[in-house]
Amino acid sequence: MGDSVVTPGIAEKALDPNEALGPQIKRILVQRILTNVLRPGERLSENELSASLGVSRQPVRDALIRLGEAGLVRALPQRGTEVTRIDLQSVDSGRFLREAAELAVIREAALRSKPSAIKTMEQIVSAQERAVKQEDHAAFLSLDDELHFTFAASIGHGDVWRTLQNVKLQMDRVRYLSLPDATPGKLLIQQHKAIIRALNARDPDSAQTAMREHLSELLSSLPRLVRKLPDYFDGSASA
Amino acid sequence: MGDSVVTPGIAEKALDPNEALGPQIKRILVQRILTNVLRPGERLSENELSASLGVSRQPVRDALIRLGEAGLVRALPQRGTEVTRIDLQSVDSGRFLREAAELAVIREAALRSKPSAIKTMEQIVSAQERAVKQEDHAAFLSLDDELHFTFAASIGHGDVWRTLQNVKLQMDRVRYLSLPDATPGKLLIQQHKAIIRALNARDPDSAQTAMREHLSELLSSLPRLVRKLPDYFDGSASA
DNA sequence: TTATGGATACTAGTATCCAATAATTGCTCG
DNA sequence: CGAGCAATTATTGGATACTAGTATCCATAA
Repeated sequence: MGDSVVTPGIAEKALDPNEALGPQIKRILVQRILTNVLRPGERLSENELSASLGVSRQPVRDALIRLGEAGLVRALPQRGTEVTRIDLQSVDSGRFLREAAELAVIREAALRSKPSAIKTMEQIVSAQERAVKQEDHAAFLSLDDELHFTFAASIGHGDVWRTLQNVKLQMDRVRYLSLPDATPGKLLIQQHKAIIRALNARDPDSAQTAMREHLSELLSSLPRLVRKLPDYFDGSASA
Repeated sequence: MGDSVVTPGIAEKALDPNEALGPQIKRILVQRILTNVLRPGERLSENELSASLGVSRQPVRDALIRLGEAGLVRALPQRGTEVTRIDLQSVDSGRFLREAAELAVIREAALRSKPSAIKTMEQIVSAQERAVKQEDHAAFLSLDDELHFTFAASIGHGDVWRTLQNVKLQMDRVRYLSLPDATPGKLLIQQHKAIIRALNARDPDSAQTAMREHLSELLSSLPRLVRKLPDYFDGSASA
């Protein structure tokens, strides 16, 4: 059963003693959860983690608290801390919220983003084309984040994208699972180009239309995944 | 001088040893920050807090980590933990995000919320009228939350409102500060009624218009506050 | 006025405890 | 052979005491 769904590729850097350990460990665990090295339902032990990371329990607890606030993990008293299953309800609400936010952002951006910001966007998309050619999934996804952040930043609301991060984490879990049969990068790039074209044309309506179409792609493979990996999900129509 | 801007009114319940202490302490500190018992820039000491609450440092650190994730507090290495000043930039981005979300919610609600949900909304507004008569600010604000949650819940996206909580915390800080010269409750209630009227009429456009007008009221006193209490804010045009 | 040095206070992290409880294991008894 | 019970183990939540490193404040001296 070779369903190791993931292309890790992300190096695990050693811990930097000059930076607080808690946030560093959080990032490591976020990576492991997103890439399904740690799978939904799996149980984590504070002692095990602290031993394997070579730190005490304290910073591990710090990290687990943060993960709990982000909804990636849940503490079960006297039993352990388990990786949450992907809650379909909150994925859907996340999609709703993100769509509302991004549509509002892109409308504003069409009205008043500066040409220099649009230039940046075009460069990011070019970089994405290179990433697709080299089949570098990780780089592609990270550029995708950067592009959407730039949309928000171009109207002075980078903070909006930042506060959507926790919401996006849940969507990203789905996204990493779908990497094998994801929407082809070429199509996503075309959609990005369509959005930027609308910005250049200062046409808010078609910018929104293009964005809406783009976002509808993001979770397109979700139903297939739920059928293939029911144990990873929660709140599905399992009845 | 006598700028204790607050009507506390919120009893501080004793700690319940059957529930994890960290989240409880977080709630207590959130209340103190929102009500300006703890003021922006003020420094918290883990030792002091643990002594005054009668617990060890561990659950206090737990609470401070959570507050840090919510952006209400910032750890200064080797110095202390300070209550963040209210960042005008993130308040504005919060407003933007919330407006985008609530406009999308209310449009959907006009299209497909169930009559029973609308009934609930009407009851909440009635309760608000009673709260205004009794000048019970705390109850009014809490009913306000409940109403907006019900808007989202009526289209099955209660989670949206839940994920907006952290954003709303920053806006709430402003809100509590403005209690003295806030928008009169009667006006807010009229706006609520206008929104619900539009839902009953299944008219998404006027629902959105009414909501937009309502939300624009929320931060109306912000500029005045920034002038009166510049120390509480960050990123203002102080130059 | 400026610099220096010391006292102080603070978080970050480590290392051990203890308490309560869920899960598991193994034993006993029918 | 199976059911029920008791002991064991592993877990988080919490408490306590300690070290390290650093920022801050203040008095004193040049």
